[in-house]
Amino acid sequence: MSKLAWSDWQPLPGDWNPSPATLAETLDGGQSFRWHCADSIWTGTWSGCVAQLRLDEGRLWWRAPTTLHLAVATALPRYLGLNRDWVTLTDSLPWRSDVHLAQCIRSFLGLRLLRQPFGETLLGFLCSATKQIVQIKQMLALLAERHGAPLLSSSSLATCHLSLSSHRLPTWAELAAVPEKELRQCLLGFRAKFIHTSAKYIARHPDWLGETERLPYAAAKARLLELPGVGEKVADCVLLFGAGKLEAFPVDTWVLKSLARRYGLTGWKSAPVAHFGRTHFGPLAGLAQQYLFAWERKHGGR
DNA sequence: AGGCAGGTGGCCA
DNA sequence: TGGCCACCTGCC
Repeated sequence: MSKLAWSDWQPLPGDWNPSPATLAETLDGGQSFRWHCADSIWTGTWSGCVAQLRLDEGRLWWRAPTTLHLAVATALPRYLGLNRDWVTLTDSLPWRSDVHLAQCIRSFLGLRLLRQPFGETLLGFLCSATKQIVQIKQMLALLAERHGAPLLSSSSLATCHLSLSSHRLPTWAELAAVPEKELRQCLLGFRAKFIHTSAKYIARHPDWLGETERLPYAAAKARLLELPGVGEKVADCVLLFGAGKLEAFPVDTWVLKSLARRYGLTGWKSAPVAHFGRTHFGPLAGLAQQYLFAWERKHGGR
């Protein structure tokens, strides 16, 4: 057991400089359900990685358990989307002709889209139907705790003071071996059947997830829609947050409210709203969606 | 205390 | 196609 449980804090490469609120919105605003904050330090888990982020001295710092440091150093930039030019991407949204979008962007300057592991993103959003973020986080924490592999040896675990997120999420292969009843006991409710059936399906088709992730947007979405429990909204979330497809435009209740109130689409259903979004916001509609979503969540009832 | 929650699928006209 | 409703169950 090493004496130093965590590596030293290191500056995050790149020029991402979010406000505390924008950092929180990015990590814990509904894209990912595997980050939590304590004493101004964010701890997050994905694949076999654990990382901490801290905003200090006007910049972002990261560290990882020493045993995982190398893996996290490689994976973190991709996970946080540091390899994409978000300033240029955001600038190419139609904010010049859309005052509401401009306002959303201004108040969440630095908002990012994560690039999470595809399979984990699918699992997260299969849990998300009619659930709030806190509850989704609970479901995933239980799934990880009971059915996922430990991330660290028990000794490093103790010195890292990781009470939560001590296990990674189960892989789809692992999920296929879990009886539906045990899934239900992870607070999944009716979502357990969807996850169970999807897991069996994925287990029957080797590299189905990998192939789907590599497909262009439309083809990938068509394949995701074959899974039980995956509809338009979930498929778009998985492709936006887990495959980097910025044309995906998930329409949930927040986006529905946003477009109803700010764009006059009162009474519109999800499908026409999605069509409106794609044509109005263009090929980066998913990025625009994230700004609208963040704004609507914050300013909810007004 | 009980309705509601970041959807989906199935059934009906 | 379009509208409705059951589905689980813990939280606010």
